[in-house]
Amino acid sequence: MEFTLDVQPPFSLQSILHSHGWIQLASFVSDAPYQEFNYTHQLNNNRVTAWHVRQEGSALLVNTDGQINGAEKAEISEKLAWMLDLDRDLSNFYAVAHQEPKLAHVVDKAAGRILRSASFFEDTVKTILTTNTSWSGTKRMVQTLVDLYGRPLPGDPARRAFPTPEQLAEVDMEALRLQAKLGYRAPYVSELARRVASGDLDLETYKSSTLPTQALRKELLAIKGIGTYAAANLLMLLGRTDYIPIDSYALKVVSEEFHDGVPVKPADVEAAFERFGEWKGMAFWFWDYAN
DNA sequence: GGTAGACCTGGACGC
DNA sequence: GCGTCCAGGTCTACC
Repeated sequence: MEFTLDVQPPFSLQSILHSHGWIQLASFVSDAPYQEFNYTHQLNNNRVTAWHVRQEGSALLVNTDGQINGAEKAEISEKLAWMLDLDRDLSNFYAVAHQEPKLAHVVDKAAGRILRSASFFEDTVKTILTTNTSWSGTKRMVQTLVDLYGRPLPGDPARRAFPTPEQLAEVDMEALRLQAKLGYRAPYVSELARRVASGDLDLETYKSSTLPTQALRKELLAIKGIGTYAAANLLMLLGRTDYIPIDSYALKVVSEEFHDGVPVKPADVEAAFERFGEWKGMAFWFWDYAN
């Protein structure tokens, strides 16, 4: 079944898919140069569906496998709007970016929206799996979680949805450690899944939270496995752009960009983008680094 | 509040 | 093929 979603220009699906590495993680499937994508997802009624999304002019064309009913279409539309950051007003950021040559490309490419997964639970697990490992390790761990515990797409069992909190909560922690090879991250993911599945923690409310960023950050830091880098990364995914996710990559690029390759500390990364205020994280994220 | 060490895996490297 | 070293954030214990 095919339907369309209207988008407000400036808009570029390709720029969203290039916004960070999420497009390379299951259950996204897309090939470079990332102009369209497939996503497999378990809906609220537990039906597993696959979506193919591409842009045509100022509209997004969505194709689902098989027929969907009205409620399913509404859920898919709502989730795609979240995933593609469709409701984001970037005019103030563009005004700032227009004045900075290293950010001018953002305006030219209609960039600035950041790709998300359908649920904040999925993004939180994925963020935990980016910590203290290589990117190839992150991709492997996410793919393994999907392959082992995600529900398959009817008619194509090779395609699976990212497991729900309830499905992951049922998995033995040692299986997460040894079969999924999450290593020491296994208890973090297990505890998170159990808390969400039991209702102790409602991560999805963070999407529309009115808490000040600092208070929201405090709540994220209270989750086991989420430290300063991961919290800042999640805040960016929530549209809160005043913290910088400082990891070894950030230290490297800021060292090369602003300090002639001399090693820097987190405070130096903050200082480099301090002048962008509420857009500090966006300026760091979309900066046109020389190398 | 700041710091050291442990955690786990894959990849690079030397033999 | 095997062993060693290193990179990558967070947590905990300790000062």
